Amino acid sequence: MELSDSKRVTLEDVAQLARVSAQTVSRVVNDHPYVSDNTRQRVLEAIRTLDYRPNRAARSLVTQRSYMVGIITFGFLHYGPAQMVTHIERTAKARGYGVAFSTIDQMSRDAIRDAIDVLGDRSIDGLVLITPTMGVSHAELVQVCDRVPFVQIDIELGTQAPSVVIDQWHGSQLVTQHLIDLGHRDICEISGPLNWYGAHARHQSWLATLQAAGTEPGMSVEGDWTAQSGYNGIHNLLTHGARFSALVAANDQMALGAMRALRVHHLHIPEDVSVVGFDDIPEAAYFEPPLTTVRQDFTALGEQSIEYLVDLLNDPDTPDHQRVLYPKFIERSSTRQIE
Amino acid sequence: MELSDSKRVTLEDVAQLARVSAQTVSRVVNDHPYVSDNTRQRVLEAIRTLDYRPNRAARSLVTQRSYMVGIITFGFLHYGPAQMVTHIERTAKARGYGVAFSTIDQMSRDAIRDAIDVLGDRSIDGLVLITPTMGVSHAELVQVCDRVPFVQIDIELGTQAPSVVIDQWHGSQLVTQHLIDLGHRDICEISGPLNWYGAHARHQSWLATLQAAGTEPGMSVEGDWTAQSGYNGIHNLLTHGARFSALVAANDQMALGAMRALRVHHLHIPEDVSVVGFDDIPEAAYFEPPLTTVRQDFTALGEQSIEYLVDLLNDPDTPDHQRVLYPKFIERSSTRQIE
DNA sequence: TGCCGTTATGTTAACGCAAACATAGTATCC
DNA sequence: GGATACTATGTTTGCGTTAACATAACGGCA
Repeated sequence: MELSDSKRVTLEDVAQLARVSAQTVSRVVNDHPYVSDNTRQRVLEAIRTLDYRPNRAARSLVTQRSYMVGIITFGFLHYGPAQMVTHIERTAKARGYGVAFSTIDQMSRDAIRDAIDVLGDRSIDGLVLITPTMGVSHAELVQVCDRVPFVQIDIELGTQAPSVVIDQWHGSQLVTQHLIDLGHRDICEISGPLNWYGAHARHQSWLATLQAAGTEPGMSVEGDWTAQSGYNGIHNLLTHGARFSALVAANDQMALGAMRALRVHHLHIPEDVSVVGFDDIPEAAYFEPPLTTVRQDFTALGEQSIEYLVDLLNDPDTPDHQRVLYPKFIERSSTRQIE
Repeated sequence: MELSDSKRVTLEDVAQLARVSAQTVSRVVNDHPYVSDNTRQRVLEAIRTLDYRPNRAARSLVTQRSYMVGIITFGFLHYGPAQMVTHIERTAKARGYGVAFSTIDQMSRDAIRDAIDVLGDRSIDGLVLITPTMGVSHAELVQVCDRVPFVQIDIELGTQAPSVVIDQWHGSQLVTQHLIDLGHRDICEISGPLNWYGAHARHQSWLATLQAAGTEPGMSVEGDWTAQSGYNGIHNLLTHGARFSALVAANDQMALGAMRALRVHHLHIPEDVSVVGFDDIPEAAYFEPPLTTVRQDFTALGEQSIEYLVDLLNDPDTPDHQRVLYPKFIERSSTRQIE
């Protein structure tokens, strides 16, 4: 059936078989009007017979469009980014776009520039930036991206730039207030890396919420999102003599590590220490004990970012704005009323 | 400095500025010989001045090469695939390739075909397939991929196809034998979805290892890799009257859910039941108790697959073979000698 | 001196496609 | 009945790049 004729099939081949011009085939392929039903059928038939597939390079050379978008991310080993990237791809596909990606190790102009080069430079129509750390201003990004439209995910709340964010201040307030409502007054924190917008916002909100309640903030140590850093964080707190009845961890993995460390120190959860996390990863409900946390809707984050980007591609005059999503408090068994 | 002249910079622009032909600029860009030092410098200077960047579409139209590879995967919400994809991208970048990807929901010819279309069809030079479930034969894949070279990850051990795999049979044997050595005779299993090659291999190896030890296999229930399914699995086992002193879970997440469920049933780990997992996700060391498991080197899997693919692209006559990696037993505190 | 190989550069064509323009037939209106 | 749309098709051109071929200058060598 499909004898490998080793040459690729072009518009011209289809045109010959269907006894029309290449342009007419192009019209059929691109769903243009002004092709008679009869001709259209003949062409479609020929396309099927030859298993013709348009050459993207040729097409984008002439249209200046590739129908590919790029994702630049810090990686997706973490649950959040993985979730986002997955849904970006899914939504992009539904909107007719393919997805390429490039990871960067640190946030700098050069790193972004390199990533764009890897993505094939002008061979992408737009860009989603999952770059949740500080270091490069929006103005710099505009310059680096050089006319390629882009949408950012998870940057600072209130920034005037095309972006989709979760109000992490609000999320952190939810868990902190929950602990206050349970009667806790000695509340420590294991924060995320403070050069991350999200970690910074959660930390500031933790501080502000405590102050608003007239409570002195407990010690805070900085982690790196890993369970291990949560584990180490507790050791640091305890060896520095911190006394606390509740702990705010900036994500679920660090909460896991922290709970492990607390247990090593013969502290029970939630009897001796209440612990809250952040993210609500699927495993959090099965931690020991099941973790009280804040759910972030990474799915919506991914979907909305690419929707926005596609809007931007179709109409470059779409006004800049920031879509804000709100996290949801999830109460489980790792927190308890103080006695 | 960079007045937006709104037109993109082409070879011709650079050529004019450097007072040479476009072809000479091309030669400089592609590092061809036979360009005098003097000219080369002038051209490089002009490239820098204009911030010229080659148009990939035009280039690949004529070279038939895009220097982009595609990844087709079941998603990377799980730790393993995320890890692999990350390292594929990293290694690809180092070898001069960009990466596009597409996720599929189920394993079928059509799904793969669609994914390839999304990736821009012929605009990728090669393909890495992370498609660990059964359903499409290698011959079918060759047909679907239509002359695009590809490497598969994590398929059946012993398949004659370009692939990189982990010997999961061996991994499962390690943990099962460990339990036998600890004196356990009643060993149940929560397997992965049995249409996954890896899950199937682990299951078969669990059976074979027990049989080799002259031990009757306990009950086995099938999970879906999630903690929730591990939790449900234990309920199923217990309500069906299974009695066991040890449990083999086919991944760490299911082990987590299982441990939670066991505790709900007032069974202590490892005093009443020993539990082993599979994968060694970073959190496993912080489970309660820290999980005995088997480490899979997803990093190496990702790296080697793309290395292999690039070899294949550079020399299509690279012989087909299967690279096999071996997992490593990691003993922690979730297993114990039977009394 | 004349021939040849090496080095350095320019010219032409082609990659596969779609935009723009050109042509021709057919229906529609007053 | 002729002007005016609309429909259906074909022809030409150019997107930006590199391969292939052409040219020219230069040095070495017999």
